Amino acid sequence: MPELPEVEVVRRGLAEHVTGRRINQVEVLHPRAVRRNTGSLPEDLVGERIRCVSRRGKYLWLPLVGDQVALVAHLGMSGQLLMQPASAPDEKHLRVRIGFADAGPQLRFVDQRTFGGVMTAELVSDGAGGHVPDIISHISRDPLDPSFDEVAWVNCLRGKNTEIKRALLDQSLISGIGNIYADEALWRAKLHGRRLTGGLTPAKIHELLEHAKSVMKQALGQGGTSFDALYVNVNGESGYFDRSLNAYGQEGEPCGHCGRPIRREKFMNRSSFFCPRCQRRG
DNA sequence: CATAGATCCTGTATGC
DNA sequence: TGCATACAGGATCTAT
Repeated sequence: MPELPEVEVVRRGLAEHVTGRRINQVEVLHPRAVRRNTGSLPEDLVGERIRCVSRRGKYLWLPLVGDQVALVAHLGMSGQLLMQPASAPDEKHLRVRIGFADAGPQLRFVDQRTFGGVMTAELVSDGAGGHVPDIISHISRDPLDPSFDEVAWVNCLRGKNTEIKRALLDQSLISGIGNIYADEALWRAKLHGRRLTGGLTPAKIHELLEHAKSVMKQALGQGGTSFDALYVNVNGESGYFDRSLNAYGQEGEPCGHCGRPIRREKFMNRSSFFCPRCQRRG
């Protein structure tokens, strides 16, 4: 459920609370929460200071001062990164605890479904003067990244023969978009998610991209989307963009364009919500 | 290579 | 009341 706007809310909170602090404790409480890690998480992190907090798509990473290494995190479906006083009781699904030498609030990775995880990784060049963890170099830039190449993305989709929603969800083509914002962007663009990319005009694909950007920016301005207590910022607070959703989760509700009931269909082992009148399969 | 589908996980909601 | 089933879905792995 955390997509680009929700992850960016977390990034901003982390940047405020952990930048410059020195790690002195790393406790892994669930082995599955540490993924693709070549070394030992505590060994890599204890004694190091956090330089800043970066994000690409739904991935977060915290580069360490004076080292080409970063702590990488992905929230998956139900992951949370919380700032908590050391005295706070352990959360039921606490997976990783990171303590600091200043004895201030701990950084806690809490994850009910363990689809998310943390890991350390080497930083490599991102080809534009920046750095990115090597393990996420296959993740494309997200549409709010100034270096995202819009023309290349439009051309890439025109050359493919797959469904447009599938392409929106493919993080190696464009990152940060998940099921919620894919449905919202498609609704705004009046496109059915099963339309084939090759059959769309460059102008229409570009219009869809603009809708994806605007809906995610709008959600970011409202602190993200939340349906339950699972998605929260670093202080445990929920966003309220769910009140502004037009398609996702709106089965049976009137379409904001034409009033026809929003329909729900199975797609890629999940649900798609769309207006049967405004978004035709063609 | 490109694309499609299965799989991981656990709490909540629903049906019989 | 209790049990079984469906559902939520991001990323990765496997199959075609």
